[in-house]
Amino acid sequence: MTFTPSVVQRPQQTRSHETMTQILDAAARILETKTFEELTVTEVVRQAGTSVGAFYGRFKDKDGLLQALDERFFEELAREFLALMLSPAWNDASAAELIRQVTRFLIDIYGRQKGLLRSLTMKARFYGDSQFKERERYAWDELFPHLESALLRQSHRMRHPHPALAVRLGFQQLFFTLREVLLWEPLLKGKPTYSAQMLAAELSRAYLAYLGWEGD
Amino acid sequence: MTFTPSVVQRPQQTRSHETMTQILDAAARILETKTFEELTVTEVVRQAGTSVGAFYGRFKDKDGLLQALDERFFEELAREFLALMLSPAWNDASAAELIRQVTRFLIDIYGRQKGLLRSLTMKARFYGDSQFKERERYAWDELFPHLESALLRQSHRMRHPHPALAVRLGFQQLFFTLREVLLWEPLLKGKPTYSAQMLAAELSRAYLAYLGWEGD
DNA sequence: TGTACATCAGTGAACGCGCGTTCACTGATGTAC
DNA sequence: TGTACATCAGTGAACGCGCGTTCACTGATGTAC
Repeated sequence: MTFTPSVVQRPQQTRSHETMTQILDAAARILETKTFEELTVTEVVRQAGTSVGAFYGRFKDKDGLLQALDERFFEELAREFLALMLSPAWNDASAAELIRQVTRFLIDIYGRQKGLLRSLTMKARFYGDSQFKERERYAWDELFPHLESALLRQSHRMRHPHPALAVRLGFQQLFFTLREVLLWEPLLKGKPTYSAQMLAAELSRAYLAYLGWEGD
Repeated sequence: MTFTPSVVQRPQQTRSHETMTQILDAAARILETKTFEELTVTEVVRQAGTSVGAFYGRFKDKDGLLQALDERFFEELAREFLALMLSPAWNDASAAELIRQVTRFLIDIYGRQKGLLRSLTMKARFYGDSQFKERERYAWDELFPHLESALLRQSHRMRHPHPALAVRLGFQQLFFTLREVLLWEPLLKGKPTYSAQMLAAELSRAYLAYLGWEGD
């Protein structure tokens, strides 16, 4: 997977590397309360304690900023996800246990950085040919199969007539719901929301029920 | 529920009523391929065969256009949904049947007007204090309880330890998933997607399984 | 049935604001000899 | 160890484009008597 660079030039000196980090952090902070369209370059650099020129010395344009944030988040996600999948405890865990672990992991990572993920999700949705979409697709194609195959190895204990389908659609249901609830529900006022723990328990339960899982 | 008007003045003559409809239709058409931010007033009036001035004679501002589209859609949704809920066949239907019917209904209505719904969903998400959000909340508070109570009347046939919770969260899972799949998946290229029929069948099955429904 | 007037409806050029981006310039850091 | 030069990094005022909105004006429809 090769992506066209979002940065004009990789930082050469510690100084510029720090500037870049400060810009990214400031942007992420602003995105907690604003959309990416509402965020202005001027505001970012002001909060980052730097200047517009410094910004364009690092990023191709405003979109390059979100690209860089996307890269940073994606690398973290992939690293942690693979660590979970390749951990020793993974091999001899039951489907129920696998699902509970992955659900907790996703809720955890989506619970942090909500603002950024709101913007990234939206970008990836509307601009199907963008780098954002590419990275999302990559995540799906490279990461989900690990879980998929681990679950399908236990498909003889599932009553669903088409386990391959259920494993896939069930995961999507789980993921879409947790993303929706975690990213957007906090914006509602006065609605009863779900605790992270309860959400993890219920989404896992729903997934297993859909698979027709026989067991614990 | 009273909403501040999205239109400057209700059309008084047939002529202006037609102009308004043409503007709304043109906008809906444009929203099939663009975001609401990408849509320009000039483009809308050009496609509607009218002028910028005519536009501002009807709508308070650009946002008023989306408001009006929201109203129009919402009224249609509420009318059809209540018709379904209050139909004679509704009373003696099993939970399984109720769920299948509602699912089919939702998939049907969300399958039409995708573009508009993409924009409405996004507006409602980000602007929690807007009329868009209000209408969404109203839909939830006024329409969902009909289904909820119908299902809970049969809770003795559900194995989930907390039927009230499961009825609610399960419906959200169903709804979020179908909205996500119907509105956004078409933008992906080369991904296997689901047919409306299969989606309805599987989402219903998943909901029932989560409830721990005993029966057909 | 006709006339006068009020209101409704529509037109499109011009305005102006916000914000992304450029650019001429200054200062800091690294490197060759 | 010092000097000269190249490159990296940063500054912020100024520019300019796009697009929502206004407004002075023309035409259409309705109503009073």
